[in-house]
Amino acid sequence: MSDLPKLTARQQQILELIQSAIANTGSPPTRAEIATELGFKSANAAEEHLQALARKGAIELVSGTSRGIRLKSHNRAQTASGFTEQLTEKMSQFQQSLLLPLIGRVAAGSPILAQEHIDQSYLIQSSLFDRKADYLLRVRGMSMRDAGIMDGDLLAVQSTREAKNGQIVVARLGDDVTVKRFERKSDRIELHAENPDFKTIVVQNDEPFEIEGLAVGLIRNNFLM
Amino acid sequence: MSDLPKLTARQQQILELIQSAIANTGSPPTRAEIATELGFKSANAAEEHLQALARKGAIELVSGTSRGIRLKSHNRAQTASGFTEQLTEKMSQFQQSLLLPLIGRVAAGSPILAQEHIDQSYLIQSSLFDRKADYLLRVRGMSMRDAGIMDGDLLAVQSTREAKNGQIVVARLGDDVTVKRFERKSDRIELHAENPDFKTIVVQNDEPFEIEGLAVGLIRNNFLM
DNA sequence: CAAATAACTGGTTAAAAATACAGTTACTGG
DNA sequence: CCAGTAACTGTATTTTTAACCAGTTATTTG
Repeated sequence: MSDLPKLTARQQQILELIQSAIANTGSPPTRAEIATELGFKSANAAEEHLQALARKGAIELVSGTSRGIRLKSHNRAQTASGFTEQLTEKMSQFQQSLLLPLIGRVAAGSPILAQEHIDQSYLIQSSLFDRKADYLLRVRGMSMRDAGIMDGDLLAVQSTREAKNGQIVVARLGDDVTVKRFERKSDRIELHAENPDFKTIVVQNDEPFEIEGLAVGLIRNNFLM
Repeated sequence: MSDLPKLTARQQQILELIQSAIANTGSPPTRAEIATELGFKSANAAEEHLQALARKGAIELVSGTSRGIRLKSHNRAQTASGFTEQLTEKMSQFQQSLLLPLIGRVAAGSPILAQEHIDQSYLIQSSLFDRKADYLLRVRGMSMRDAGIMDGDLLAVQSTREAKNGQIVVARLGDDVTVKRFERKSDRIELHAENPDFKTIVVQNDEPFEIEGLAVGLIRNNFLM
């Protein structure tokens, strides 16, 4: 069928990231965006992957222009963002299921639900959780281990700015997004980890802080390694 | 249908130029590109047109990012056939959803999947878990706490009689059904709790024992009490 | 008629982005 | 064992781009 050289797993991943960026944001990503998304510390790693993909004929690079990545036709996916909303609407007519976007890594400074973070969506029956969930967030780290929230779990989150003491929240501290147990004291907010190895985060009233949402459910799908 | 302010002829032209740039190059244009295309001597003319289009709701501008122009859905070139294809794809995602019965209490001596145990069923997208799940089992007790499996959680289980060492299984010991980590030794089977307060269950080869299934996922929906 | 508004020119500046170069590490095939 | 390749880190430089400000001209509108 095709005489294209095979892509390595990593290159395939980069290619898929480009496709998903185009599908979600309408533009190809920059080198820096690719690096952030995949956790590279240098944008040059992304550059080299792009060069490799171009050499292998999977993409075309337009030199000297920002976001100058073009997918070769065989890799092009049909795009339409905003599709999720439309589909969710149609589906709910028919079954009370929601397409919940899965948020992987949250880039510094950007809203959680920014399109660029959304890798994929899962169809979830809304009654599965007690409260309506708005998105799934992949949990990083073990700071909530003793609450049964493990690294890699998908936390179902309801978007809200408010929480009651004792609830598990998704909070934003400056540029960092974290999952912790919430407690408001008179002069400060405490974010408790559920793991003695982690310290409670104390947020003074003048520090940048915002509640992004409330944990309403949890899904673990990485049981088998 | 739409309460959007009318666009001027020039603004309409800019909008069409953006659409055509996306169709032709795969990315929205820069201000400078718009200016060149339309013969403006200053990119600022383009900037102002974009601002106007954004004010009127025709596009969305992503500040601080190159080519950060997003067409609002009503302006997005979306062919009927393209939409249909995607809808079909998502529908098949929907069809790939399973109705998983939720098993509450397992009566002594009866098979797990006996109708009488089934309280309700949940529609779950099959790709949510790595392996196909056959039912959900409500976990009782904290014996698997350190594996992040808490009292009340719904364990997604694949029916099978076989397991490898280290996997988490649903096992039946005589009349009891339990969730534990499985380990087969030469002369016996050990069922390890993941909680130092619980003892490992040792099953000699002559004792009644059967693997009912393998844990493939977990759902927690009792976050808020 | 005065005041917006649309449609520009021209210039500036800071941030975003591409891209080159010098290394490091791990793996792979001859 | 060596060379080559993949997959990075880190740094640096230049170009591209967004975005702002100060004007000008023509058209529209209250």
